[in-house]
Amino acid sequence: MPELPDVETFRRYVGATALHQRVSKTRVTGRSLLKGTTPAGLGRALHGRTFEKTDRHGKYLFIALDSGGWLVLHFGMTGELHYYRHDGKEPDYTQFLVSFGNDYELAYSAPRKLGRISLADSPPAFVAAQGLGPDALTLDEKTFMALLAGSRGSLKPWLMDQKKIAGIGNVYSDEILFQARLHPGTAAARLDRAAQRRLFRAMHTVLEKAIKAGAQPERMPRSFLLPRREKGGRCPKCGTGLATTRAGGRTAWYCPRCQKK
DNA sequence: AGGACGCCCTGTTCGC
DNA sequence: TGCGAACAGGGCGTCC
Repeated sequence: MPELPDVETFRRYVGATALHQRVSKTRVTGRSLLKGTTPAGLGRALHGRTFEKTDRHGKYLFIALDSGGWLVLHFGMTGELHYYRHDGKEPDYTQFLVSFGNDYELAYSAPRKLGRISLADSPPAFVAAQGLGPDALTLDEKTFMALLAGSRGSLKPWLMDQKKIAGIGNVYSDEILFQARLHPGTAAARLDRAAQRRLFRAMHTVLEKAIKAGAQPERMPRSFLLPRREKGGRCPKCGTGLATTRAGGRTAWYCPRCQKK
């Protein structure tokens, strides 16, 4: 479920491991993940280059090349990155492999090939071309309020719409709504000032705490719904059995007692 | 505009 | 026990 906190964790991981090393080889297995490029095109763009810095917008990770171009990674549902010393083995389901001259490799693995690998001129250019909304963590409260007031649908699909706000998916929208004590089906335009504020604050604290936990459920605060989002799960605040509902073809988990419509 | 639905994709879990 | 259906869900396209 790579959403904003997971992708931010990957971004920091790449920054801490894979920068400033010359790319000696690339290999693409999951060809269907490439958008707007080919295995050969990707190879030409990366070969002999180094990764200089990283950036992130919503669920997209950007890696700057010393040529001026950018590599763009999206992790779909199951994507992961692994940096390791080459020893003949590689992670299961490796779809894209970057080998460096120092014998280390960066592998993009994904059992379900639902992610995306692209090249871009710059993060802003890519964001504009994709029509992504502002990143959930850089969005200010005033803009958030304005976006919210102008919407007619319910809260959960609104939070998950990448064209409105980028970075929040099914899992974290549940967490944000839980912390804000709002039912996923609440009409966005119906929120009073206090509830709008609560939602904005919850969005921030949830994403920040999740990043702090390295996006690992077992390291999240005790008050989080996330690790209990499964059959038999109970509300961390009142112990009530969690309920589910459908929104946008996804399962929403919530506490029927703490999150009334 | 918003939302339901199908599709992609495949490992895991569920139900008969 | 075994096998197929359902599910997991990010993003996109289609339709109402």
